[in-house]
Parts: sequence; C-alpha cells; structure tokens
Amino acid sequence: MSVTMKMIAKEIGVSVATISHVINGTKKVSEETRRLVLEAIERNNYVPDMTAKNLRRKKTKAAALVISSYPDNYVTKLIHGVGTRARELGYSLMLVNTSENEAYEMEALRLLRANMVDGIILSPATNRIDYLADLQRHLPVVLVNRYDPRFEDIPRVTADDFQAGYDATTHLIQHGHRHIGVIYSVPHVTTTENRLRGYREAILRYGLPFKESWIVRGFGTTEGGRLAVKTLLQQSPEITAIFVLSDHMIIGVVQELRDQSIRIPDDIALIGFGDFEAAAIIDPPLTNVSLQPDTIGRIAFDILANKIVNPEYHKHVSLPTSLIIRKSCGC
Amino acid sequence: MSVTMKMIAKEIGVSVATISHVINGTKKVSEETRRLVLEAIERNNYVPDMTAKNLRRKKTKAAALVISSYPDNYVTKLIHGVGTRARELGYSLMLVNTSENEAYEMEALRLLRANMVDGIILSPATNRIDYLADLQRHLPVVLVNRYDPRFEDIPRVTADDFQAGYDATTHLIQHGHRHIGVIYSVPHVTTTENRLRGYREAILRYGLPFKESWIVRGFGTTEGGRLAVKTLLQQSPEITAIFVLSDHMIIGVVQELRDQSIRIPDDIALIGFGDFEAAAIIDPPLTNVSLQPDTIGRIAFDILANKIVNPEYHKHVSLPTSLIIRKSCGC
DNA sequence: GTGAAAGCGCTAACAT
DNA sequence: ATGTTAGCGCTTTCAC
Repeated sequence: MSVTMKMIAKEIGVSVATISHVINGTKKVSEETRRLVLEAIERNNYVPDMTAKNLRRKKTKAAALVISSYPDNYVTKLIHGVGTRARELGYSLMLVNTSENEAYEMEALRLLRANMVDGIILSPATNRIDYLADLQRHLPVVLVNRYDPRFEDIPRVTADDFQAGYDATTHLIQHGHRHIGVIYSVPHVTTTENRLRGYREAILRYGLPFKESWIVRGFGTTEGGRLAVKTLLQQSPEITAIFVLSDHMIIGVVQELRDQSIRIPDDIALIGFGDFEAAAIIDPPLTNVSLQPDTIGRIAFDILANKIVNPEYHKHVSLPTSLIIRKSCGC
Repeated sequence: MSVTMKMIAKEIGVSVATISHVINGTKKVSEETRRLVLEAIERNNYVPDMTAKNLRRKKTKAAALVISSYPDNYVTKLIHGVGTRARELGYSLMLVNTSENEAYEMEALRLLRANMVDGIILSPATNRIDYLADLQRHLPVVLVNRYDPRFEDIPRVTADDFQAGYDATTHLIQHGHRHIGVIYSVPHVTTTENRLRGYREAILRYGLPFKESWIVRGFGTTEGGRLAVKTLLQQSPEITAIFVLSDHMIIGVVQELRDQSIRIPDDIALIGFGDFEAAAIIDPPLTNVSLQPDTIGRIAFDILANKIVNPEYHKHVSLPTSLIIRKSCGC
C-alpha cells in the first residue's frame, strides 16, 4: 500500500490540511511545522496521489496530442515539439495516434473528454469535424495542420500550405515543366486541399494546362509512393515533373523511378513536401518544402496553455514555409 | 459544468449504483431500467469522469513510455509500436521524452509514481538505475533497449546488440578492413556497451589490432556525426571503415565524407545502426543493422500488460537483428 | 498558524 | 433487481 497524507499527518501529529499547505505553499505554515512535515515526507518517501488531486482540483496538468498520421518525419518532429514544450510548461503529455482512422479518433476524444486532460492538440483525420464544435465547449482544443474552415473560432496552427504548393509548383514551372503531376496521400483535409489549390493557382497563373489525371492518391508510405508514381506515369506519360506531398512517399517515388531507369531530374523532376535529414544525401539530393513541424508543435502547445487558463483565448497561426533547393528539381 | 452520474440518477429516478452497473456491466440490471439509463446517458451526453474512476479503482488504464533519446528513426518507430499496442489493449499512453537528461527522467518517474499510470516502459538515460529497484516495488516497469545488468528481475526487451555489433564488424573485416572505427553517441548504456563488445570480439577473433582512438563519441544528431567523423579521421587516418551507432549520425558522416571528397565505400566503408526508409536511396545506399524497434515496442507493452495483471510476471526478450546489405560497406 | 470537515464523482459492499 | 452508503486521497472553506 502507498503512504497517504493521512498517515503522515498521524505520524507527526498535525492535520492533513497543514500538510497539504506545506506541499502546495497555499498558506503560511510556521517554519517549525514545515520542517517537521518535510522530514516526514522525505522519511516516508511520500508522493501525493495524482488521481485524488486531479479529482479534487478538477484539472490534471496534462494535455493530449491526438494525431492522425503515419509515423513519418513530419509527425515525429511535431510530437517532439509538442512534448518538449509540454515539459517546459509543466504538463504531462498523452499521445494518441489514430492512424487516420476516424473511429479511433472519436473514441479517443470521447475518452479524453472525461476530464483526463486539461486540453487537446488535435490533427484530425478529416475536415468534417462537427463534433469538435461540441467538444470545444468542454475542453480547450487547438488544431494543428488540418482544420475545418467552418469553425473559425477553434484556434489552429498550420503551415502555409497554399503558398508552399504555389511556390513549389512555380519553381517547377520556371524550370520549364508544363505537365506537372501531384501525388498526395490524405484526401479531404485542408493540408492536401490547400497545397493543391496552390498548385492549381500557379498553373493557372502561368496559363498552363491542367488535368485531373495528373493528380494521384497514394498510401502515405514508401510503398504507397512507389505504387502511386507507377500509376501516374502509366496514365499520364506526358508528365515531366512531380510534386510529392509526403516525406515517406517521395522515397518510394525515387525507388520506383530508379527501378524504371527514369532519370531524376532529367526525365522527371521532383519536389517533396516536408524536409528531412537524409534528403541532402539522397541521389539526387531532394528539393523539399520545409515545414518546421517542431515549431508548429511548440506554438500549438503555447496556444493551448493560454487557452487552458483563458478559454476565450483564440489565435490562428500560419507559418511560412521555405523551399530547400537541392538537385531533384533540376537546379 | 459537467453532468454527473448523480444528475442522471435523479433525472430518471434510479440510484447511482444502478447507473454504474449498466455502464460497467458489473451486475445484472433489468432490460427496462437499462434502456432508461442508456437513453438518459445519451440524451445528456454523459461521460463518466475518469479522475473519479481512477481514484476509486486505484488504476488508470494508462501506461507511460519514458524515453531518453533524440527523436531519430529508431525512437519514432519504437513509440509507434508501443502506442499501437497500447491502443489495442485499451490503454492510454503518456509519452515523456527526457532528452538524455537524467534529472528530467527522475522527475518524470517521480510524477508517474503518484498513481498516474498503471505501468511504465522505460528507456533509461544511463545504466545506473538504482532508483529503479525501489520504483519497481510500486509500479510495474519494463525496460527497453537499455538496462542495468545488476537488476535481473526487471523485465526488458532489447535488440541483440552484442551480436549486431559482432556481425557488422565481421562483415567489414571480411571486406578486408583492418582498421575499423566506431562512432557512438551515448556512453554508459548497455546498447552502446554491448555493440562495442561485439565489435571488439570480432576484432579479437580475427586477430586484428585494436586502438582506443578508433572509438569516438558524437552527439546523436546529423551535425554530431559530421563532427565525430572529422575527429576520427584526423586522429586516426589509417581507418578504412566506420561503424556508426545511430541513424542520424550516419547521415552527417556521409555528408562530411562527401565534403572532403572521400569516396564511400572505396576510401571509407560504412555500416550504420538502425535502418530507415531513405537508406536505400542514399548515395551510396547504406548498409545498416536492422533493429525492428516497433516490434520491440509492441513486445514491451505486452510484457507490461502482463505484469500489470500479475506483478510476478517476468521475462527478458532479446530480438535478433539483421544486416541489411547495400552498398556503403563495399558489397 | 492550525485543525475539522465537507465533498470532488465515482465503485462496491451491503442491505433491501 | 435496485438502493444506501462508505469511502478512494486529496483541497479548501471555515472556525478556532
């Protein structure tokens, strides 16, 4: 059995109230008693029970990160950013990976709603997050990456996906490409949609043709990238450049092109989304849109921490992206 | 304010006990009342308060993963494995990254000891984990990757680091290398020590020379790898092959060698530790020891789940590794 | 400066 | 089959 406050109290003949006060510094306690209490705590190796504290205080000093994605480089860094900032601000972090599964997500959210955490950072599986409007009334929520444009009052922090899509596409166009394919992985989310809008905007701007068949969906893994590019090249052999929206997929794309003896960037130029360490030493070095997921995570947690204190707090942040130019684009 | 069981009870004129029983299925309740209760729950959007439940039941159905490492590919996959298995078994997961900081680790463990979780999976910052002997009496703990050989009764799951080190080194030796360097990142942990033992064993076995200066420590990042290889080559120019013990560092190593126009594998052969997606398309493709961190994570959670139910449960698992042979070793 | 006691929202033993 | 009630270990008013 664990030692409780009551036992400590009895042992040194003070009240539990006093002990609580020296632990939390909630009231003045004489130096004498204070020492007595501290010693007893030390001696008994006493640790206050969190479950009791949580129940009584109606807060847990914990937050949850509910993320819906394959464990790629992007997500990894996001988790790291959130986790680090959480620790810095004295919060514990619950991690839920819902693997792009909406049912898991709703179940997790339901569980978290039960006062398990003081707030949630969520990267939802889809844009349709009506249930958030309700959840939000109970619990501070901040969205990362993906959001529902209809709910302007839920704070969010994202990369400027539109601009990133626009910039990457423009870069390809400036290299002379007129038939640019896109491989994305998750449909019906703002990240994908905004990047695609940027892509179309750039194409439109330069008066280039646009074909639905140049946009292909792939499973967000290496193998998924491989398959997707195979499909894309088969149905649209006129393609000379591809914009790949996930860091794991582009690896598969490179593998497949290589297997087919298609040269990068000579035959097909490539730009990826989400930079990662190895990109620089891949053959050829990959040009990527850099997203700073760790910064997104840190900022998201800061916003959450604010919103926990002040539920009215509300802020959107859209972070600039940058194009890390290496060789795969033809530069 | 949240709706409580009591309110539901009053609304439909049954006792809280009954409600608790229909929710938990702990006792037979008539179909009639059951329906009544369920409807009221639905109507009021009632969710049982976890903090109260946790306090009363003295368990949380949550586990913690305390990990002490840079967010490299290895850790990412480990987290994924643990997280997935946790969800499958109905547990929530708290994630604590202690960034190789022993003070953080102890603080986190202290917090977790306060009944926050039912068990802990820990990858400790160092081998000296005396405090674990005590912690373990309060809370089920299973170690991953790293352990303290003196505590045989703490369950653990690791890769067979010794064998992996032995195999990788042997492979290099068979390619004719006689001066093999090692770059590691974290000292005083069994992972590093066992890999190093494997390295020495192989060298001894083949009657090759051994020099302390061939073993160099680097910070476990890309930049750390860069610096370490610079040092290594400077102080021991006779080196013709390097065994790099972390996936991020080897990227820096490749970058640095390339910058110095040192050819891989002709001038320096390379084997890395911990395989990752991009390794296959790096120039040259990297030969790596494959570790299966996700499997380690899954197994660790299974052991923990067992130990939570039966504190006597006790098991060590050492997983086989394999050498993924590509080009950087000279094959 | 210190203590008594109520009560957070549940579960489970016990009574009916 | 259902209800009553005593806590779980803490925090926090209120009294002294």
